[in-house]
Amino acid sequence: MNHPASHSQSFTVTTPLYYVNDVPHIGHAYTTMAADSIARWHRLNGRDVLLITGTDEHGQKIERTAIAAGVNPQVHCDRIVAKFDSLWSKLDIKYDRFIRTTAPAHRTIVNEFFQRVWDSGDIYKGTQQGWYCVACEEFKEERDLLADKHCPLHPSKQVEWRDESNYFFRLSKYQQQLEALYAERPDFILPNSRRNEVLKFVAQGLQDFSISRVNVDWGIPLPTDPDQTIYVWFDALLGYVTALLDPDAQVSLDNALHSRWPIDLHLIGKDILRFHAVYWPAMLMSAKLPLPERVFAHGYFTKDGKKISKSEGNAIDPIALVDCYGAEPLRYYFLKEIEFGQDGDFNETRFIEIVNADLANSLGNLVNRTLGMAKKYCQGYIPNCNATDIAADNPLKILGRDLGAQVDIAYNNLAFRDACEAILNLVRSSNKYIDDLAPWALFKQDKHLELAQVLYSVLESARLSAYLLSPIVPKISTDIYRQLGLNIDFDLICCNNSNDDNTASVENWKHHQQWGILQANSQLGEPQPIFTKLEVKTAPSS
RNA sequence: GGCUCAAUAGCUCAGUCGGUAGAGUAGGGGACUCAUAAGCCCUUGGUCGUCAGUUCAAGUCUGACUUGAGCCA
Repeated sequence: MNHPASHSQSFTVTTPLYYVNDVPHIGHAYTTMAADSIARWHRLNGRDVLLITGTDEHGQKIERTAIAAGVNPQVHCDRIVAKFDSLWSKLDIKYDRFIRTTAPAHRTIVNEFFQRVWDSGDIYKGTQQGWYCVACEEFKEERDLLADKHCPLHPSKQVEWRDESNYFFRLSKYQQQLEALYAERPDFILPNSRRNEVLKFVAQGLQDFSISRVNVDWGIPLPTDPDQTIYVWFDALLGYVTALLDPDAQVSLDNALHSRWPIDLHLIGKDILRFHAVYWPAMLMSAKLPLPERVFAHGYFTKDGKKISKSEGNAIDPIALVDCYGAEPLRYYFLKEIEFGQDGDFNETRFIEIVNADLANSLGNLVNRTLGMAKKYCQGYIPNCNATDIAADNPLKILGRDLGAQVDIAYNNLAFRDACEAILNLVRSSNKYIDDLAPWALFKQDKHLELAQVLYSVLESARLSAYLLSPIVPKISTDIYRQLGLNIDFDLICCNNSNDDNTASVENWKHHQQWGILQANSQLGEPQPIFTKLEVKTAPSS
């Protein structure tokens, strides 16, 4: 209804282009897992999906980090990029495009875009004086600084005095248009609390911002003044456009924008909201381009209730976590247990409790016990009945009938928690249904017809649950499908779907959202635990 | 200092249009046996952050305050 993206046939979603100053942290992993899951859901629905991620590689901070490490900036970037890419692979992220802002094509796109903004008369030369934090890549107000001119966000770093002749973007010109945008499209910035922040910020009055830097060699030279380089944010946001270029297409802004622009969803962390919700739409207005559909900013994490900070040494290392526990439990915990859009906490004990309770005990055991009964009582085949044989008042049939639509709404709202809860409700009801109907007793009483219907209802509910959870735990879902005798690999569905010849087969999976598609008398696989319980592997911090 | 959001069971959270609180998980007990000691049933936990106000009636509406998170380029 108010989610146009869910009704069109293509869907383009981005993660931020991560700044390669340092190795990936948990926030990077979180955004990317969410983006991957939402992309997978749209692919299941037969849409032509493009998941864009990548890295932002320019700027003085990176230049200095590289120098400190004694390497060329490009070498430094290559090293960090390899770590990101390796993490995405470990987390089972199926991205379609990985854009690096040092890619040659990107420079062309930035130049063309700059020219458009220039032609609109929105770039002028001015002077900027003030305290500059290299770590933030921003000017700071003196009143905001800590003692001894340290940056409030980077207490270990001193700010530097700058007196520069820079080029500015006329952001102030777009204040009214931006306010009109927020008013006309209340969904443009989500969640609402973030939207309010932006509204207040803009209402204060917008100042033009500098889009170039002098004395920064690691960047894209300004087309109109090669002594300066383009400010990293102006550069980085355009990475979303460059990423749209087909690999074999001629590099031009028109070609990049030709088929998929505008982006349906920018997923970001709340730290970079202003750039995406204010600067970016204004830049696009200036270039006379359509605006993205939606910007969604999620929250941050605490560890065991405490703020994560380097000085505390309590950072969550996503690489260590995924090496220790694997991708599926992490994907599940972060998307199911943390309210998307709000801040959340990571606590290892709780993580293990939740994942064991839901994936092993509720879902895993449901599949295992039902397949065990099918093997014993039905010789390892799906019972000889189908959905139309099941009474209309069967509780699982009733729940299953609406679940697909319910979960679709949740995914479209990025309400991963709601999606999981709705699915778990079917799982729990299935466990209860088994206990209520006691198939083992029906078997002893030779009530084979009733037994068949009970087992069919439960098998089908397990199948539907696996399908609907597949954007979050694709390997577990694939395993459940395999044990149900269905040869569908959810990782494969979510790859290469942009091939035209594959679109038809993708479309075929959509009917799996309905309850009642298991075929009578087809052979089931061998029952095996789909999820082995986790044990605490590191001592919980006290 | 200005502003935004939040505060409900040990933990994570629901709670619609005001009608004296719910789920999951954790803890305790029970019956059962198909199953990964799992699932199912019962159960212990709450002055709904504090104080006022409006109302026949406030977790819900209003004001102030406290605490936490965040925004103020």
